[in-house]
Amino acid sequence: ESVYEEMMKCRISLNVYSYNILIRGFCAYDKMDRALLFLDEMEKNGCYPNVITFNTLLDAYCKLGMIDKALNLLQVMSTRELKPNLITYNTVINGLCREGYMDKTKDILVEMSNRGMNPDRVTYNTLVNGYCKEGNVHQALFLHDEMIRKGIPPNVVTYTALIDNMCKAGNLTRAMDIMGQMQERGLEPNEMTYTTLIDGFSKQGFLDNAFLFFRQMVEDGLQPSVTAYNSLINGYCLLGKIDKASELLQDMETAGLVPDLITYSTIIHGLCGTGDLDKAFELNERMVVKGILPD
RNA sequence: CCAAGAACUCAAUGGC
Repeated sequence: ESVYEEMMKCRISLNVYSYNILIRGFCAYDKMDRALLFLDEMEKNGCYPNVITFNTLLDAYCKLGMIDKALNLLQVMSTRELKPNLITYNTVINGLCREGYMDKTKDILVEMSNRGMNPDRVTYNTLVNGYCKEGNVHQALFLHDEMIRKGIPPNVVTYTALIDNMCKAGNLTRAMDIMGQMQERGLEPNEMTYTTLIDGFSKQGFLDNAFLFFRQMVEDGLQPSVTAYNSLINGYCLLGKIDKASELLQDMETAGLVPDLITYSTIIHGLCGTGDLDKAFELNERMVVKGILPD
């Protein structure tokens, strides 16, 4: 913001790119009001918002769960003769999926088709994930098949969404099945795929398997992320093996990762579960010292 | 003056 003021003072005029970046910044901090202010500002300065500007705002509304605002904005776009593109529609579809309005996505798909736009891989992945979250595995798998039929082969994102769904449904065998299908198609699990599996097996108490995935990930040359560690830590905590969890906390720091709020609260919660309240407070202290505030 | 680069969408983790 201060840089912006500075630039205004120096009469440096911003272009659409810089405005878009600014707007995105405010959106990321849930400052929609500020973001919209810049939308006005840019127009006053004779800089016209483009599709990307609107896509950014649309996505922000969707992520905040304000799908109605997003749909309104979509209307505004057409009154301004700004043509929505595929990303616009993908963004809105994802917003609808997040809110569980799967039936509404069909309207958007029709509108897309009326405008001569075909769903791409992101559209499909968004829908596959949406149906998975709704518990409609059937439709998710149907779309997966349709992707292949239409020559838009599923990618690792598609499969990770499906694997996650199987894991969360408690069907680990099925999850591994999907993983096998993926590899048959020449796709290799990435960091997120492994994390999904680690989380799935951890939650069912199969820590040995979870740890194997963890090792496999490293063998594949992938660096386990904070999320991967967190998933495994959670698994050990669920079994009351807080010592194991604490070891992993050390490991991640050794690996140069910065444990986050989730890491600490998972272990603190675990310590509370085993009645080690003083250790829990102690860890909370350590966390605060590291500059992470409890929420 | 020319060229290059820079902005938007999909999958994973704890508690409440």
